[in-house]
Amino acid sequence: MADKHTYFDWVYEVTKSIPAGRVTSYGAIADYLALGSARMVGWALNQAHSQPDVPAHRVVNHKGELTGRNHFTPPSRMQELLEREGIVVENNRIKEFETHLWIPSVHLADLDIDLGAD
DNA sequence: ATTGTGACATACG
DNA sequence: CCGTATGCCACAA
Repeated sequence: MADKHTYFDWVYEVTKSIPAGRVTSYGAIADYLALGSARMVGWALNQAHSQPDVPAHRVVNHKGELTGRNHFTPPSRMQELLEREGIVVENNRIKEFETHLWIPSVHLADLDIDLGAD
């Protein structure tokens, strides 16, 4: 990573760390980074199209709604990917959201993520 | 330096 | 749960 790490990169790293079959919220990522705010995370993911390794479909808002699906191609792609992971989506909302919720600041606490370790 | 923008979160009623 | 209001802050022009 010779490139300068911007806020986007941090969000990408955390998002890529989300296990399959799990989802997280923008606020959870923002809380883990302890930087910016949830809006910054969503804004960063908006540019995640440049990063094919970033499973942005696993990031939803705190209501469990697939708010970013409109940025996928096609929009239904986001729900399709989630269901492929075994997540049930109903009315653009994740069923048992809190059950599938994966909080980096908790589950990733012991992980040796390379945030700045590069 | 200033302004506009945004895939959100929280508080309150 | 719903609607409204306000805070949030990195980045591009």
